[in-house]
Parts: sequence; structure tokens; C-alpha cells
Amino acid sequence: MALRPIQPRPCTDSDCHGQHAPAERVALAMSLCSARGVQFTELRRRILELLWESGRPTGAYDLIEALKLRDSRPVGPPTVYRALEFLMSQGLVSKIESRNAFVPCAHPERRHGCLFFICSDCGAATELEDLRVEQLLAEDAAVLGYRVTRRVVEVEGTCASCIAAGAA
Amino acid sequence: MALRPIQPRPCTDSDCHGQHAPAERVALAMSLCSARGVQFTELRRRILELLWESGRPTGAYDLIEALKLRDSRPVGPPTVYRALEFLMSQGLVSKIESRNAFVPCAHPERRHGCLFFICSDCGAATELEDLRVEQLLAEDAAVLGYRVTRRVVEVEGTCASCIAAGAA
DNA sequence: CGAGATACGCAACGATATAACATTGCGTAT
DNA sequence: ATACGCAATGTTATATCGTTGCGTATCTCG
Repeated sequence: MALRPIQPRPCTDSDCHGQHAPAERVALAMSLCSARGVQFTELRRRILELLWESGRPTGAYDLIEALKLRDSRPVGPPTVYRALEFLMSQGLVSKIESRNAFVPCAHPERRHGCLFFICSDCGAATELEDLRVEQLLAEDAAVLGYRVTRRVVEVEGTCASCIAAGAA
Repeated sequence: MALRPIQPRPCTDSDCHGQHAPAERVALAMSLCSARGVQFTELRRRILELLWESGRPTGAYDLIEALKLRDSRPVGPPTVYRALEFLMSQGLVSKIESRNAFVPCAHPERRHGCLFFICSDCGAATELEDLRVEQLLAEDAAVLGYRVTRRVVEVEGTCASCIAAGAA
């Protein structure tokens, strides 16, 4: 099956049963980093946790605010951006470019590119894996002679629940 | 960033033979706007022209700078952003979200979504139309129950000439 | 331990984008 | 000719997003 819905919260992936609490996500991230020999520090852990708890694309400055409020931990923009950069380098987080916001990635153990569907109404983002799209983009890249380093695929619109709510 | 002299991006459409000078692009935009009953003002014309002359994704503040230098016309950010918004609403310009920059659209007469391939080395952007990708994204949207309003597909990498140059 | 690499803290700044309000210009009705 | 409506533009200030530079702390490993 090429189209694989990657549902962060709740997860409907056939491999996934039940809900994954942020703690589980963080635990997976920790073991991945350990296996890769990179440091999953407290700050990085906290930020990833906040992203999972947020449930929607979250801006860097919102994270700064959240860290200050909940951990009494005042951190500056560079600190947060560096942590985000690390998390992105490990596939644990993606940036939603059209929103200047960040989301946790559901399956960091797979090194795939992701599509995001973003609802303009409620702000929710749904992560999707569609190998067919990746394949086509790879073909196009080959035709142009491009060596691809990154893909940004973001579809903006109105999600099913917001359509239903709006139609009422 | 200094705007480069006339250098239309290569047109990848099979209908297009040869290169299209900025003046031709602007003329097409003008007639399109006329047909649509919207105003293609001097400012909007000038900005579209600058984008065509630039030959690469160009930031709003670069446009401000270019307008000041070449037209002795000092304009503020809101003015430029409004003009860009108009040009985007007419399909004459697209924003490269991963770069916070703007590019002119090769075929504004067609209301399609576009893919962009962006070279990290030279900064050039190549616009591509791939209906198969659009189709897949539409399918995925249907599965999720999304009503799509906008697509952002940006592939970053190294273009053929930069690969060749680097390999030398 | 001690040296090098990696991560974090902090101040200042740069870059991108919008809010709020004033003005211009032009068509039209009076 | 005067006044009004409206779209576009100008102005000022500010919000939002992101980086540079440099010093300190912490981790890793011989």
C-alpha cells in the first residue's frame, strides 16, 4: 500500500494499536538517538515532548514560551532553534514551511519524506506517507538532473471535521 | 541581492519554443488582468517585471531595494507585500515557502499548481507542471476528506549544472 | 585526568511580515 | 465644480521569525 496515513494523534496506522502518549514517542526518540550515537539531551527531549503534547504545528517562540511557563526554564531563540535543527536532522521533527512551525514526526525510524495536510481552519496538520508521490518527484528530479536533498510537500485546505462543522 | 539582467527561466513546457523575454511575460499578464477585469497597475507591473528579470526566487525586501535603486521609487513593505498578494491571487507569481521568496509563474493562463525544484547551490528555481503529482495529492486529499485550497511542493537539491561544476 | 568535540546561555541583531491609519487618484452622481 | 465611493498606495510602527558571535558548560574518549 503506497498511501500510508501516519496518524500522530490518534494513530490509525495498522502497525499501531491504541494511542501513543507523548511519553512513548519520547521514549522511541531516546532509543533511536542512543542507537545512532547522538545525544538526546534534556532540552531536546523537553522540546520534542512539547511538540507531541501540542497536537498542532507549533512556532519556535511558542516553544520558548511553553518552556518558560512549564519548566521555569528561560531559553533564548538560538537554543530552541538549535534543538529543533537537531531534531529535524534526526527525522524526529519536520518544519511546516508554509507556517513557520514545527511538528513531531510519527515514524522517525523510517527515513522517508512526508506530506502534510494542513487545515486552515483548526490549524491541525496530518502527516502522510505516499511513496507514489515520492517516486514521481524522484522521476522529475532525474529528468531535470537534480540531486534531491529535501522535499517540502504541504497541502493546505479544510479538514473533514471543519468542513462538517462549517456546513452545519 | 542584486537583480540579474534579463534571463527568463527555461520553459519546460512542450508548447513553448525558445525563450520569453520579461516584456512578453508582462504583456501576457497585462492582457490576462484586462480580461479578468482586475487592475494591472504600474507598481504590480514593475514588481512582476523585476521578478522576471531576476531569474531566481527573490525576497520582498530585495524587491523593495530594487525598486528604490532602479526606479527611485521608495516603497514600504506593506506596499510590496500587497502587490505580491495580488500577483499571487492572479496566478502570476508563486511564493517559495522554503525560501521566503517569490517567483513569477510561467503560465498564469492555466490555473494549475506547480512544483518547484530549487538548487541550494546557485539558488535557481525551476518550475514544473506534473499533473500526476496533482492527481495523487487530490486522491490523498479525498481519502482524508480535505478540501484543498493550496499546494506547496518544493524539492530542494543540487541542479545539473552545479553538480557538473562541483564535480570538476 | 585532560583535550577536543558537542551542547547550551546570552546579547545583540537581522530578516520577514503585518497592523493600523492616512492619502492619492479616479469614476460617478449631483 | 463639488462631493462621494472605492481601490490602490503610502507611512509608521510593530509583530514575528531566525541568525551571528562568543563565552561557558558538559560530554566523550584516549
